[in-house]
Amino acid sequence: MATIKDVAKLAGVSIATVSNVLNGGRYVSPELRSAVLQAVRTLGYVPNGVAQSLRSRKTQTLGLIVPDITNPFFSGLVQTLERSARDRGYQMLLCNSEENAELEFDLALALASRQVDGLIVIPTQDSPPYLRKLKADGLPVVLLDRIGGDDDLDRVGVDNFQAAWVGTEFLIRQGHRQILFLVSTLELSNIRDRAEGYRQALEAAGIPHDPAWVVECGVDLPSLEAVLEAIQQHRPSAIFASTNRLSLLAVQAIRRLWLRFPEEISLLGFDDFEWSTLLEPYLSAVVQPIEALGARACQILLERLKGDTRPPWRVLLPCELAVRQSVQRR
Amino acid sequence: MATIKDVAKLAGVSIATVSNVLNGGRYVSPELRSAVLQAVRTLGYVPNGVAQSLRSRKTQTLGLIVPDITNPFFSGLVQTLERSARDRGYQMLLCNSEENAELEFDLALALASRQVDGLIVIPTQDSPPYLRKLKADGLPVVLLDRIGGDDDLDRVGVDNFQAAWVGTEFLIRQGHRQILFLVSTLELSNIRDRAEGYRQALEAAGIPHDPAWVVECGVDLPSLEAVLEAIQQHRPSAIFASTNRLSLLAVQAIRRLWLRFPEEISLLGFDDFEWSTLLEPYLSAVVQPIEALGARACQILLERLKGDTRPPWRVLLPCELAVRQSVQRR
DNA sequence: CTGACTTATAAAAACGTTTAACTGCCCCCC
DNA sequence: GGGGGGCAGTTAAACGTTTTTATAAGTCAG
Repeated sequence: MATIKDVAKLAGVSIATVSNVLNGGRYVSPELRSAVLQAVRTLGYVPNGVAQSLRSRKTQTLGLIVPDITNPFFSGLVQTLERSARDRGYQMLLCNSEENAELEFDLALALASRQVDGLIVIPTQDSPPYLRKLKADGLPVVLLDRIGGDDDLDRVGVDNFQAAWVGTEFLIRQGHRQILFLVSTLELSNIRDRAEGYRQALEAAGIPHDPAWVVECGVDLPSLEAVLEAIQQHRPSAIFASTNRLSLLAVQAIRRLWLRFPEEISLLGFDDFEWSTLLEPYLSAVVQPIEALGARACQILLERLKGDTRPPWRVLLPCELAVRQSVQRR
Repeated sequence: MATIKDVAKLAGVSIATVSNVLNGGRYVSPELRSAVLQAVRTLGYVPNGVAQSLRSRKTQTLGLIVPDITNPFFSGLVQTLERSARDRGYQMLLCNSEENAELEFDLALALASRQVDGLIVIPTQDSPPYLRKLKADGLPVVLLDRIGGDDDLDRVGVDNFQAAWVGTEFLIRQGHRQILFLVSTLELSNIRDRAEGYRQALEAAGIPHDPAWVVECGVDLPSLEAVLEAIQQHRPSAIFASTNRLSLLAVQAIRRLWLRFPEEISLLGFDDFEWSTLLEPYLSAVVQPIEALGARACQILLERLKGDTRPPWRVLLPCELAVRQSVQRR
């Protein structure tokens, strides 16, 4: 590969001049300029990004850590993040933490040592402490989606309380009073917020709340058994699945128990994704603004890169309710 | 951030010694070794990957270009690719070409200028010519999934002819003779191979083939209209959707036309993905070995990085048939 | 016509590593 | 006792840029 030296030699100028022509640094006479451009063309020169990064101390690269790229919610986020980054001249180093906190930690360190300019993390646990250290060392970090905790990191997520409230309130308005609430794990504060939204919506409607109606199914391989049991025990008239994969679980349980759907049991899901249209009746759901989440996270990070030192953000975007056919009036 | 110089100064040695301790280059006496290690710890030193890359001419980074990260087939591939790469000490620079050939080209150049060690591309078109040039310039490239063409690039994909043959043959054995074949676009050679597998399977069974039964729906936003029309015109007893998103389309069309499913019309899909279980009856499909595809592509690329100069690979993995409930015997 | 200022370009330093070349030093053997 | 040969370490070069500093030529005023 041709280097800047080759270009300089061919054009009969110094490397500084080549650099100035290419980066528009200082004035270069038209003759030399065109000589340089000509040499660049004939050699097919393209600057070595690694050398540029070393010298300029900027890699134009963002690190992105996601717990499960296979989940359409996350892959949607990745898509908008990648696009936003690309539009501003950044590339994405993508890592999959596989819902594994230790791996996530290792990945973050690896990314830092690769000198990424910034980090966007959808963490496995609430506000992992190592991230604070990275930020203290000068690496801008923004937390996405799972934004529990309150250190000085920037956070972009959804108003989970509101989301669950809206959904629950909708179910109540449709006449449901026995509402099962499916969660992955209450260890995640955003999930706790959802549970709390559910609880308070019930309370506000004067419906007694029993903690046993909040069913923890697990995050990696959610357990169908738990759902089956809960349905059989509590005989709910509706299920509110607080995660897209839990909707799947709920559907499986409903089928396994031969319940007529949605006549006997209603289902309200989370997230809007292409494949949910396979379900009949079409799934009603609380939908998160994926594009806005990604765009906002990227924007905040890039502003930090430009030196923004305002106090940490805690952006809470509202969710909307998509009413389709899976919730039946009672 | 601490640099190797700081470590050297604190430990009272030269930077070469620090490097030797850290990389196990040459013998270093136990005293100095532990002094260095101590200094590394107290400073929290972590080597600057960019400088390492510049010096060693290796970035330990792979470029990955995918047409649509949101598609579960591709995101599955990304997952296994990322994991395989990580296991061997590589990171992934992920790019989304959005099914846009021009963008794909730009992205590839950007990745090359960032000095990725190798490139894995799921191209938008058959064997884009610029990739040959990149390879000629010394950048190992492997084509994944869409492996049409026959230049000297490595290729890993599925035996599309066999896949479609197997599926069609299955439908025929179930008594179907009017089989609609849905494709995204015949511009992609892997899709043409599928169409050809379909055609020859029909032929082998002595069923006359009419090209009009192969319906092109488009790749980005596949057209429901085309499917509706084809169904109404040809009245097939089965639909074979040669792509996961086309299964979705087929389902929508079937519902729109109020056909009883699977009694009146059977459906055979492509790819196995979590969300297909939302469909009732559960979708039968020809399934691609996603993990094997990703692992093999990564393996071949890494061997090239190690200097493997054997002739180009053209790996064709077989597909399997997953029989579920969406195909009814006739 | 000389000395101070511009100006266009070149030379050199710097970014943080790895690694090849060098330097004393001690040991051993003829 | 002196020269060859590891040995353990240091010095310095190199990777390919950007950017600061230096240099030579030209311009202009006094």
